[in-house]
Amino acid sequence: MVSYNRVILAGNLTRDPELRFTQSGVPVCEFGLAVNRVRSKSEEVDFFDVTAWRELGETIANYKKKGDPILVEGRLQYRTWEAQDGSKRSKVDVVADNVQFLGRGGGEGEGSGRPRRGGDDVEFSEKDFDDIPF
Amino acid sequence: MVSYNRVILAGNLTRDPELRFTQSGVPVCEFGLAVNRVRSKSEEVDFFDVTAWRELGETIANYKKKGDPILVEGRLQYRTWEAQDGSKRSKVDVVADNVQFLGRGGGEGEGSGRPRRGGDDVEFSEKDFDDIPF
Amino acid sequence: MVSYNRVILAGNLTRDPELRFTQSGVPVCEFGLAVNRVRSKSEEVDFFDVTAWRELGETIANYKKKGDPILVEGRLQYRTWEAQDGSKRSKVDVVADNVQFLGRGGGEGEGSGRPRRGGDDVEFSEKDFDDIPF
Amino acid sequence: MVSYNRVILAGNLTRDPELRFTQSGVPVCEFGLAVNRVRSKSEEVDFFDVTAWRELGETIANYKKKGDPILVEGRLQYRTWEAQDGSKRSKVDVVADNVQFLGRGGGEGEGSGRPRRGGDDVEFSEKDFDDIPF
DNA sequence: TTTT
DNA sequence: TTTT
Repeated sequence: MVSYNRVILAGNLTRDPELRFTQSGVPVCEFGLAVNRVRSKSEEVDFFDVTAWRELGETIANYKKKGDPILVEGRLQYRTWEAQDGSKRSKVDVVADNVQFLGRGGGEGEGSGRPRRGGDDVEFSEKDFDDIPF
Repeated sequence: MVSYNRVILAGNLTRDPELRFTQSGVPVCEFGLAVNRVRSKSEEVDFFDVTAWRELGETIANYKKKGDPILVEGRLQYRTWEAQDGSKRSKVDVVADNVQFLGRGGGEGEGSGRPRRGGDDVEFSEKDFDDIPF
Repeated sequence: MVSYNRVILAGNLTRDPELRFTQSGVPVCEFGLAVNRVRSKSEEVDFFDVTAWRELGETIANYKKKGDPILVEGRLQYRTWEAQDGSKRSKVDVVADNVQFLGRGGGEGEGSGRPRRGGDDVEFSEKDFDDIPF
Repeated sequence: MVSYNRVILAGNLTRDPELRFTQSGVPVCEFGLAVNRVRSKSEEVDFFDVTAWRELGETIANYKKKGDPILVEGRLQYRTWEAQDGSKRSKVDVVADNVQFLGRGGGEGEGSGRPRRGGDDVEFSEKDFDDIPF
């Protein structure tokens, strides 16, 4: 059977990314993403929860904060749990497997003290690619 | 600011599509989509709700039914409402703006008497393209 | 058989869009797109030719110019022709079916005097996110 | 500046995948992909060249052959070279970074020994995946 | 609520 | 032929 699951979102962090670790020490980063509806005169926004694992999660936690624009590629995830009142609940969120930092145009509100990425986004060792001719 | 919102899913309908109409007569089709997680030995599945409007919705309602495979392109939508107990609830679903019917190989369950394939790739006059050299 | 063909590119126009018309008067807009390779220390760039039809093509021709950033969604197209020396040649380009104008941060180079798309796109104020409740 | 480059294609291999190695021993797999144009009454097909590196390339080379359906996710790549007559040439192809094997279609000319599927598309035997490590 |  |  054909199965495919791909999401691409660009928007802004609604809160500072939160970095936690699983019991076995795997980093998990969670953040909210606000995506404005283009082609909509109304001021509508869609809000999503995003999870990023491992190095990707750490990078986001280290460099991004509330308000920052980001492009997220990943898959949609359906999750279920039992609410405190015993009722079943479910939720659809996004698991990122790729991210691109989008620069902030002006950046006046950008609190410094943290490494600032000047609009481009490079972090990630090129060494593995040394002998690849393109 | 960059905003982007794109989802591509392929899976199977979890129920027959339901076609309704808004007060002003606009067709709205809703169905469930099950997408199996590839790369997962475990039997995991993600479930999504999909909405398709107008002709697209009508086509789906006319040609697809529970179990049928389908590829859906669209956008993620965030919705909020108030539950009966007064609590706030929210939900993420998919609004389709393009669909591709995936065939069923054997097709034993495929009720015949209905047009098979070809229904989905018609809407759109080739005539405008007559003088386009490619 | 499953067929699917989707491209999403964001980059900058390498030249002013060129608007032409078919014999039957259908607008066709063509432009070049430069997409910088992220994750590449080297100054590498991919160049593509993009075609947009009808209103979409007209909108691009009216509002965009060399250097402007743009996001293009569409499909890959393979074309063949015979070169002047009789040899066969082929080419892969992009047919846009959706476009999003990306704002220029500062906008100093933004020649004003042209309509700047007010509603359906681009730059929005980060301030709207200040009071997002999560 | 925003840069983004994503392609998703589903179609059939036009030739057996060819596996080679760089000087430093990195596997590179190349194959052709034919993607039928949906929504086109005419029998049109787009042809693309695809490259897959490392384990991904090896897996494709080991499991796929001419005629097999495949879904390819990756990026578009622009390449230039000098033709034998000294003229500049360029080409756009696809670098895969993710692949999903789709089931085998009719396959009349297909050497059996492998599970054959009854219909004209889609469903593929899960069994083929039993020893594929993802 | 769940599909192959 | 090439953009930031």
